[in-house]
Amino acid sequence: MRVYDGPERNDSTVPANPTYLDQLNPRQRQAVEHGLLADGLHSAAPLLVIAGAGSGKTNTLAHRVAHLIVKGADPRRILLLTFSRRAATEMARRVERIAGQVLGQNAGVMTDALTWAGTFHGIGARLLRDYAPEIGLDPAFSIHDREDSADLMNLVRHELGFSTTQSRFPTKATCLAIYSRCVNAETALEEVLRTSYPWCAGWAAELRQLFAAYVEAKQRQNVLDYDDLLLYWAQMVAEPSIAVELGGRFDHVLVDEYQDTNRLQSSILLALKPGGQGLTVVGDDAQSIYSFRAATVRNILDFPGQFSPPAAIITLDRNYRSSQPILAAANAVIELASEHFTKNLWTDRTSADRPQLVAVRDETDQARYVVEQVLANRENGMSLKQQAVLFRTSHHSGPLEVELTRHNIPFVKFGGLKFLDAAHVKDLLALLRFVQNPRDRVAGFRLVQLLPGVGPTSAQRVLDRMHDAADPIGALMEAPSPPRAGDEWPSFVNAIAQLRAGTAGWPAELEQARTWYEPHLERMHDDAATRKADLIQLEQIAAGYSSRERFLTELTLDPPDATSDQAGVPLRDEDYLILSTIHSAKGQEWKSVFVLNVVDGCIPSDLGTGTTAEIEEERRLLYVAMTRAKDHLHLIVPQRFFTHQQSATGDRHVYAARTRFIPSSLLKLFERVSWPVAVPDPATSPAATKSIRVDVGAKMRSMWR
DNA sequence: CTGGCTAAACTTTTT
DNA sequence: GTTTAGCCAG
Repeated sequence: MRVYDGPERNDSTVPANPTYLDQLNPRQRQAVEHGLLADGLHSAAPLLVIAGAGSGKTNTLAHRVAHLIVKGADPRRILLLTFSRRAATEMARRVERIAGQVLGQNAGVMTDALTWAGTFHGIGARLLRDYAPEIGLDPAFSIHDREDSADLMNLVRHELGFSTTQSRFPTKATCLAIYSRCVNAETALEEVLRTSYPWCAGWAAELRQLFAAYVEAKQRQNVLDYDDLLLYWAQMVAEPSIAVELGGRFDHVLVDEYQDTNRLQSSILLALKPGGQGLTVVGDDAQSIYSFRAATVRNILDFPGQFSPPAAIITLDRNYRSSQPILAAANAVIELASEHFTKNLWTDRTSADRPQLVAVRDETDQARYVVEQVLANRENGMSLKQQAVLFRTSHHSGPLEVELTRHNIPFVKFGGLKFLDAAHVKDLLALLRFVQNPRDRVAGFRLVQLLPGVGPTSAQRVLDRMHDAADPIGALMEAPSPPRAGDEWPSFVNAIAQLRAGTAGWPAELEQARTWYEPHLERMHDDAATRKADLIQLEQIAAGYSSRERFLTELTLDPPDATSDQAGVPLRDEDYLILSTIHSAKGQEWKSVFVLNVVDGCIPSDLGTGTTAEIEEERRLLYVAMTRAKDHLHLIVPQRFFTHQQSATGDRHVYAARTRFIPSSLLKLFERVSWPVAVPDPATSPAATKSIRVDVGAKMRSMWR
């Protein structure tokens, strides 16, 4: 057991001031009050808070914001940048509660004025619409999500003739990923290809040409992709007069999860607050798990030195979340990292229960084990909501979802496929987006091809006509019907005209759109009934937004993240189990946590085992998963995996090894369990002792695949 | 020119 | 298991 005698103890005495600060430990309090002890509200020097997992990071940041407001800072002049919209909402809620203790009824008014809280992308979109006229941008721009961006990349790729090259050109998704990395990491194409996409190195010249055409296409169509929201913002503040004005709009800029920001984001911050005045960033280098999105730990490590005098650093290393054995195991995992981290967490939450390392036979047993344990926990009074199942990739939860459904256990899954990715939802949204921005070619291309008898060529023709016209909608009205579109063409043009007129109002207009779309849905899909239900659900979501433009923007920047493809979507107040990718579990905690597939090939992922940097990120991923648990942690290790790849021999299985991040030297920190526990007596169940020599069932199944 | 077909390649994490 | 390029009949 670690003996820690640092200053971060409860028994230290602090001068009594506002009572809401009393619940904080001295270092948290220091972080909250940094630079604000005098009346110098507007001159707070830059601050870096290194906040370990479960160290009360969100709480501390919320207290700092509340404290600023209590001390008289104008909430409309506070910029709070978080990693997700969910985190922003949660932060605002906490700030209100804390400020409420001091300000009473007025707190609501003050915290409602905390209007500049959101993600970099969301705030960027707002600022760009504000400043659009001054930077030569049409404020009616639409925002493409990743799928849309990839589709546009694909259109451009075809136009340039790269889809029919001798050897295969990188796919649209790969092209977009390369482009995105160049932009976000502020790195040259050749360098990105060399370090991250070596197999595409031969295509450098073509890719450069493709990206140039992609950028031109976006501008012609008045669309921005995710990266543009940051890139345009960064370019905007590269103009000194705008930087001064924009930086002057905010007295305090606070950034959460700073370890997961990229260079472009740090450029923006630095341009806004070149001297670091009023700048606070919070993060944990040991929890950096977004480098695939060009996030870099260097942002955190280099932050203090970018100012003179350098930014103050406050480290929060007391963990309030996990029991000591869980923390010991997590610490041991991260200590094996090749680069050393700035802290080691400690706690006084003693417990005799070590985290469990559970060996099960295969993924089916893994699912059964989780169900058994979850139900047992619930019997013991732990609600489903206090438990979570985490996994590396979205599809790892497949067998578990089946098992949960079989047992009627409600669950909500975070991460992975989105509701918005369903083809029919995208179709309907394409219609709205096209009405909003008729130059949006991705939306138009998708939409026009919904008509029977209209394929790529006819669609191109229609869109070309619109593109060349000053009034695209007018051109559409007058365009001749594509040869085989028949009766559908006039009704399509009519629907566009009606929606464009906007007489129905929002959200009634969505119902209008659906009325046009439903016959096409029924023609194209056998399972039209279930898909229709999704569209109704979309209408309910739409009712929560004030206009079409707001709906489309917010939906792109903050897609509903829980998938509800299972029957019986749990209601908000019902009890349900959480299933989540480790990435989506960031910042959250549960009493009991199950981590699936703690084997090499899953953690670390097969695909991420290229460079040592990637391996190290996978290690941090396991660390993040483990530190989500408060009282009970189960790492599950299936011994055997079935592969479902196409192969002449049908299903095969491979033996998996425990993750390399838990070598045998660490085993003493875990309780090792095999499941099922009942070892069959060889005398009474002879079948169990004999291994299967031929899996006849698999062979039969494979005959029909 | 569209749309249905086959063969083959690819398969993570997300604002 | 899904996406994509290419082939071919109508």
